[in-house]
Amino acid sequence: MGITIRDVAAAAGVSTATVSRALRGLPNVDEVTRQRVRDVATHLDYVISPSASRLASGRTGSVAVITPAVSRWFFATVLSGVESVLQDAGVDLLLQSTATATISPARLRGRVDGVLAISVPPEDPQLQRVIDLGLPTSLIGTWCEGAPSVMIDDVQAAVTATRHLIDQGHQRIGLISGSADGAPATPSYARRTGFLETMQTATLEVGPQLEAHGQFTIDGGEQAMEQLLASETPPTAVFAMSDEMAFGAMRALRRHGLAPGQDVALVGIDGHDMSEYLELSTVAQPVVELGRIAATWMLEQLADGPTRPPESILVPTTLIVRGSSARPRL
Amino acid sequence: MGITIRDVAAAAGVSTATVSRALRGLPNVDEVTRQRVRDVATHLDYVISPSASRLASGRTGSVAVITPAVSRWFFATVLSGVESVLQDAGVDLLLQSTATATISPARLRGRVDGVLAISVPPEDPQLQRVIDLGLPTSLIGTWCEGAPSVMIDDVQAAVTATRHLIDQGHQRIGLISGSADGAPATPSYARRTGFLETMQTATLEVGPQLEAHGQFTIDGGEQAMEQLLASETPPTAVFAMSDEMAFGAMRALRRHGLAPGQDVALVGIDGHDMSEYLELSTVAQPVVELGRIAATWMLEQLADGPTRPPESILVPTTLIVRGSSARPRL
DNA sequence: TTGTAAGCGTTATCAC
DNA sequence: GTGATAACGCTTACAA
Repeated sequence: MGITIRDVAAAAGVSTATVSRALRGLPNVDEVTRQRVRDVATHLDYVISPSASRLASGRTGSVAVITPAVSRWFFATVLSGVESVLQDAGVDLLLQSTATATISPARLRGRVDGVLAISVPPEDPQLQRVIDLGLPTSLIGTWCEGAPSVMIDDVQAAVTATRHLIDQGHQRIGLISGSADGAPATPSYARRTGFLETMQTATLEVGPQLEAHGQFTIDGGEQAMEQLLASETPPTAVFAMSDEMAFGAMRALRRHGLAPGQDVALVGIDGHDMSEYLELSTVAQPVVELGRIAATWMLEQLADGPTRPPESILVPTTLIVRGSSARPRL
Repeated sequence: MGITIRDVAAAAGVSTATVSRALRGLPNVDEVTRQRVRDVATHLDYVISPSASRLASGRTGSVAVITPAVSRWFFATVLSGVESVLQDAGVDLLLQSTATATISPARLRGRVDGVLAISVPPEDPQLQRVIDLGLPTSLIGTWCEGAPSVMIDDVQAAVTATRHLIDQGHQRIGLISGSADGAPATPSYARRTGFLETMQTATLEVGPQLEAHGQFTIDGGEQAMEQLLASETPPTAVFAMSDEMAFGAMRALRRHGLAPGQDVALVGIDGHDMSEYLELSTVAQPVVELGRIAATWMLEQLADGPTRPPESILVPTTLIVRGSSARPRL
C-alpha cells in the first residue's frame, strides 16, 4: 500500500498541491500540466487515500442509508434506487438497519455527509437525534418535522384503492391496516384516513368489526383476514394497506375455499414484484424512483449546500387493476 | 465539528495517548484513569473522528459488500445476515452493486478492510482483481480460486431436488436452468451436474428438449416453462434451479390450465419467503445464515489476521415438500 | 502506567 | 498557474 500524492508529484515534477488540484479537476491548472499529472497518476496506479482526504477536507463522500430491515421488499427496492444514483456519483453508501442496532448519532458523525432514512417511524426518538445532527437528511416513505421527505400521498392512495372497490359495487368493505397504534404522520394513519373518508363520503359502514391489523407482514395479513372472515357478516371486499398483507389475505381466503376477486375482492398498495404474478390489484408506488429522487436530492445538497429550503415531494401512484378486484358475479 | 481528543485529554488531565488507549480498551491503562477518561468523554459528548483514526492506524473499520443487485430476494436476504453481524461489531458496511457500476479496486482500496462478494460470477474478471487486492475476501454463493466461500453444496441440492421428483414416481423430468453458458464453478453449472447425474443414475431421459433457461428470474422461469410445455411430450415434473424461476413456471402452468403439483410437479431451490405461500416445494438454503457466517469469518480475519488458511464452508440444505410436488394422481 | 512526538496522506491558505 | 506549508485528529513507537 505504498504510492502517495508525493510520489506522483515527484514523478510529474510538480508540487503535491498541483497534483491535488489537477486530479480533482479544480480550475487554475494548466491543461498540459493536468494531463501530465493524470498520466503519471495512471501510470503509477495511484489511488487517493480516502482517509487522508477526508481528514483534510472534512468531507467524507459518503451517505448513510437507514432502514428498519434490509431484506423486506419495499426497503430493498428503495435501496436499489438509492444505490444506483449514489454509486454513479461515486459516493459511498453506508448501510445501517434499525432492526440490528439502535441508530446513534455517534455512528454517523464524521462518517457520512448526509442521511437517507427509509420508512423510519417519525415517532422514533432516534430519528429526531439524527435530524438534529445537522446533516442533510431526507426521509423516504414517512414524514417528520425537520426534514424533507419523498413519499406518495398516502391518503390519496388509500382513497384510490377504496374508491376502486366501491366502484366495483362493493358496499361492505374491510380494512387490513398496518399497526394498531394510530400514530399520526405514519403511512398507516394516513391510509386509514383516506379509507375512512372515502367510506364515509359513500355513506358506507365502517367500524372495528371491519378492521384488522396486519403489521405490514404477510403472516400478519393472513391473520387479519382470518379475523375479518370470522365476523358475522364478513366484508365482500378488503383494502390492505400493503401488497404483502394482501398476499397473506389471499392465502387466508384460499384456505377458506374463497377465491380472491371471485368471492372477496382485494386491493393492496405497493406494486410489489409478486403482485402481478398473484393477480393482485394494487395502487403502485414508483418504489425505485422514490430512492432515486431522494438520492438525487442528496447529491444536490452535498454539491451546492442547502440551496433551496428542504421541500417534501409527493410522488404519484398508479392504480393497477388485476384479477383480485374483478367485479363480483351478480 | 469541534471537540477532539485533545479536549478530552485536557479535561481529564492526561495525555492524548492515554485517552486513545483508554477509550479503545487497550491494556496497560489504570482502571481508575480509564474510567475517568470515559466519564469525561461521555460528558463532553466526544466522538472519535473516523477519518483521523483511519489515517493514523491504516484500518478503516469497514467492509464492502458487493452484489449483482440489491433488491433481488436472495441478495437482500444474505445482505441482512451480513449487516446484522457487522453492525453488532460496530463495523461499517459499504454497499456496492455490480449492476450499477463496474466494481474497481480503486473504489475499494483504502476504503475497506475486507470484501464480501455475494453471488458474483467467478468468471467475472473484476472479481479476480478484487481478490488480488490482498484484502480478506469471502465469496457467498459462488466459488472461485483464491478466496474462501460460503455456500451450499449445489450439486447435492440438485440431487436432492431431482431425487425427490423421481421418488414421486416421475420419469419425464424437465430442467429450468439459470444461464445458458455453462461456465463451471457457477451454481448453474453445479446444479445442472447434480440433476444430470441423478437422472442418468436412474436411467431417465435427458436432453435439450427437456431443458430451458430461465436466467434466475420470474419472467425467465415463465418463458422457460412455456418452452418445455411446447415440446411434443412435455415433462410431468420440473426442477427449477431457483424458487423465483419456479414461481414463473407456476404462472405459465396456470395459464395453460395446469395445476402445479396436480398436473405437473415442481421443485425449486432457495426457500424463498413466498414459497410457503405459493405451496412450492423447495430445497431451502439458510440464506440469512450464509451472510452471518461470512460476516463472522470476516470479523475473525480483521481481528486476528489470517490465522487459519482460507477455508470454504458448505452449509446444509433442507428439502421442504409442499403441494407443488404432491404425488401425481394415478 | 503515562507522556512525548513523529508520522499518516491529503487539502487549503497564502505567497509568488 | 504553481509551490510551500500549516493544519486535519488520531495512533503508536519510544521514553520516562
